[in-house]
Amino acid sequence: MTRQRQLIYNIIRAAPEHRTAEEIYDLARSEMPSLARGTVYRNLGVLVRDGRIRKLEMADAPARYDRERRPHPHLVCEKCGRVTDLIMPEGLLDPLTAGLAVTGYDLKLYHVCPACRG
Amino acid sequence: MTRQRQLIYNIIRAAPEHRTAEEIYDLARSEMPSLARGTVYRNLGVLVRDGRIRKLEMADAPARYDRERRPHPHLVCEKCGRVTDLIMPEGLLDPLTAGLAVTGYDLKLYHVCPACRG
DNA sequence: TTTGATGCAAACTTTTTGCAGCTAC
DNA sequence: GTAGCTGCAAAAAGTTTGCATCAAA
Repeated sequence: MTRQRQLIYNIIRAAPEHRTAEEIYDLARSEMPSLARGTVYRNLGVLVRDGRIRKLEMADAPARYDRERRPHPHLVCEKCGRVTDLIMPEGLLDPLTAGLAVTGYDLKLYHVCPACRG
Repeated sequence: MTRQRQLIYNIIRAAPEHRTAEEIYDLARSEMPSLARGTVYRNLGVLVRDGRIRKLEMADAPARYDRERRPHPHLVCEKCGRVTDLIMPEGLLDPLTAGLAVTGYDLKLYHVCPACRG
């Protein structure tokens, strides 16, 4: 755990936001200006591989990172891209996964957030 | 509807495969070698905007295109990326969407397809 | 002390775009 | 005839990587 990795990890753990690599890079650089963008991407990769954070692939937008490691659905604003966590009701997907050897899921619900509704 | 657009649309409609832009480009070029990659992307964009096909954003991989326009879940192979359509059981997501003004969803189930299981 | 991480910069992949000429309607 | 489309090529956006140096265990 280098200072860089620790810093990036702390930024993600500190808030429920689902930030992009670029946002994390900017935040991290305000604390460690010498930090390289490549280091951010490399460490995000490591943290995801180690299961400490989760990567969220977004439609037509850069990926976002989630401090919550347990699988859960997301609510995504169509306009601004803001993401919030949802709670998965027990057994919700069972009718779909029956008979399939499903290893994971990705469920996004889209809406327009209050801020974007204006 | 130019010949190029028609060709691209036909390729998508002809098979249940969920192809990438590059695959569509290659297939189209075997019939119209002068076709430009930019034209493929532009027309895929138009066809999606017109609601004739659907764009599927994939994790760490190029987008794929789906001839089926009605919303439905997808089963995605973690190894090869192959995508197949699933049928959404009536009201499955209701417990999640209750109270939210949800405009759409994206549901992917991951597995390892028979071919990749070897 | 040595394994792995860093900063930098260049490269890569996927997708978008500006432009001059062409085509479907 | 003209609005919209094409091919081409360059550029954008997001991410990855090679390399020489540096730092953590």
